[in-house]
Amino acid sequence: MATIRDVAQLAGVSTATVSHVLNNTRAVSEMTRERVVAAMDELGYQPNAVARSLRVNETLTIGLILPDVELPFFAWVAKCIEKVASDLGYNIILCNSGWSLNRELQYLENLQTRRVDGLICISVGLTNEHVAPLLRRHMPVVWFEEARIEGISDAVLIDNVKGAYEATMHLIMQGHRRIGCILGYGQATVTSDRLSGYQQALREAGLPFDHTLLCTGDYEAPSGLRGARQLLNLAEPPSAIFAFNDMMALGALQVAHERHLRVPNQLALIGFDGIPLTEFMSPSLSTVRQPIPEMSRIAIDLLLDRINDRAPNESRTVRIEPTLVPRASTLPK
Amino acid sequence: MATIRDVAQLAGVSTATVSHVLNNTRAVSEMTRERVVAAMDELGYQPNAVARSLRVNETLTIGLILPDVELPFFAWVAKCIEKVASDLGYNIILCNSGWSLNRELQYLENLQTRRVDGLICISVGLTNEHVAPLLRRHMPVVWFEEARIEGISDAVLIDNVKGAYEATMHLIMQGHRRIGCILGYGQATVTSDRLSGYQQALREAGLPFDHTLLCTGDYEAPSGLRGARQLLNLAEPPSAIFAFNDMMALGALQVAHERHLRVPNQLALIGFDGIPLTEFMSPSLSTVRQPIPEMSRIAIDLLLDRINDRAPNESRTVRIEPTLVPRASTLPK
DNA sequence: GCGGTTGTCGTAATCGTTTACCTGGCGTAA
DNA sequence: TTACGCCAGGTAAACGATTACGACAACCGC
Repeated sequence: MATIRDVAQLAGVSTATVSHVLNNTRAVSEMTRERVVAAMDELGYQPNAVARSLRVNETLTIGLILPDVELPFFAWVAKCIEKVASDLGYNIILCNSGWSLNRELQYLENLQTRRVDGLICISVGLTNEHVAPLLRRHMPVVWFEEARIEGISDAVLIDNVKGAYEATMHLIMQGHRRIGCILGYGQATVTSDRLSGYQQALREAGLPFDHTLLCTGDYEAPSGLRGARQLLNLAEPPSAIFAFNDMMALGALQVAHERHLRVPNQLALIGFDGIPLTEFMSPSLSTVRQPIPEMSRIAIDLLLDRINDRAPNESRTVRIEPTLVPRASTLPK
Repeated sequence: MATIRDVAQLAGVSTATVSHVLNNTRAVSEMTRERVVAAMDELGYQPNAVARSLRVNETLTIGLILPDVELPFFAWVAKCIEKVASDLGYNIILCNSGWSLNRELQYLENLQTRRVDGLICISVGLTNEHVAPLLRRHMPVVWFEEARIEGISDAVLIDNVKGAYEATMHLIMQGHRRIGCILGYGQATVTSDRLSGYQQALREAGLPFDHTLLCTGDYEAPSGLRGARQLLNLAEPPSAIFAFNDMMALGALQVAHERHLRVPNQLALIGFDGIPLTEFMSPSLSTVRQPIPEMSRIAIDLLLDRINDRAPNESRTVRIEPTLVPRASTLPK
């Protein structure tokens, strides 16, 4: 494979000149520029980004750690972040942790030895003590969506309390008095915040909090299915279910169909996330939308600020408002 | 950031020794090994993979080009490939082409300058002339699922003709005589092969081929919705619809619900791909399953064979049999 | 006592770029 | 003529690892 030296030799110039032609980094006379370009494509020259990275100490690569790309929500995130990054010349290394702390830690090591320029992280396992060493080495890290580490590194989050509050209040406004809840993983702030929002809405409406109306899922459709069955088997079943993500709501919808419950009249359903799929379910699913494209842009901006040393010393947290999207699954015709 | 030289100095040995400790590549006495390890973690040493890559001419990185991770099918592929690759020590650079040939070409350039060790490609735009230069430079490429380039580089494909044949025949066995079809992009062999399978089944059953029963989608749910509406508005509407992927089948299912058609009695539906989601639709969706986990393993195996020069000169094509998965959307109770 | 073997480790070239610094040549103002 | 600035381009030292060679000591068998 041709190197910059080969090009230089063929064009009868120094490697410095070739490099400058390549990067437009100092004036080169039109004549020699042409000779260099000609040499380049005669040799089929392709610059070696590895060597460049070693020299300039920048890889134009960003690591993206997330629990599971197969979940539509995370796939959406991956797509948006990749788009923003690649438009700015950065590549994304995809790290699928499978909800495992061990794998998260492996990726953390791995990405550091690869000298990625920064790191976007959706994690439910990592804690301060895992991340602090990275920050000490000045590895820029942006926390996405999950806030347990808030305070020591940059983060872009949504207001989960408010989102859950609005979802619950929306159901209450439709006349529901017993509202079931399918939670997510216990240790995540995402879960506890949404639960707070749910409780806050109940309180404001003067409704009692009944813990038998709660059950726990894992963000996958089957767990929503199990959860909904459990809730509907109660002596006093709920008339509405708020699932903490759209996929679990999808599972719950399956149960409604299997029990011939009319949605929303006999059972109202609302999800969370606002994945595009919700629009194409039958009936279309009410949800709380997280503006992932905007959040992705912000995450990359925060990262680039750090990478280019334009950021303040303190960590920054951007908090985005989610928006309620009422659809057929909660709105009777 | 500490380098191997710093470690060597602190431990009082040469960089060669440190390197050998790091990689277990020659005998080192227990005593000096301990000193080196101690120095490493006193300095918080992390090897620089960029420098290593430059020297040994291997990046342990694989490029993955696909049309759209947001589609559940591709998300599934991405997850499986990432899993297999990372278990073998390789990282994946995610390249989302958005169905654009231009972006595919940009990624091709980009991945080459990054010196990825290999490339897995799901493309509907690239042709021989785009890929031949890579092969000439000995960049291993594996084609996944889409076969237009078959013959000049390795590929792992499924038998789309057979899959579509079985789906169609399954509908015919259920007594359907008019079977609508929602196709994918026209230029892809995926589409033309599945169409062949459909036609072949009709022929064998002695049913006429009616081109008004065909319409074209783009693999996204809304196009399935439009397609189904169009088909059901025909003077003689079909009693069953075969969508060329699961998401368009999902769109069609939406139409069935909106028109109060009972599935499968008044309208039977079958998709293609076998994404996990199909199991959780209401009713659960019949489909033709592509064994993505196995195909991913094979793709990586093919790639590693080339990377390690264990492959024959000729290109290899592995063709996998898809399997029919009949579910509630085609099986009347 | 000598050649051979084994065990341990160091020296320094190399991978392909970027870039700080230097060198000439030429035009121009004093 | 001299001094100076500007333009075009070259030289060579990094960047941080790997690894081919070679060196040296200790030990063994004869």
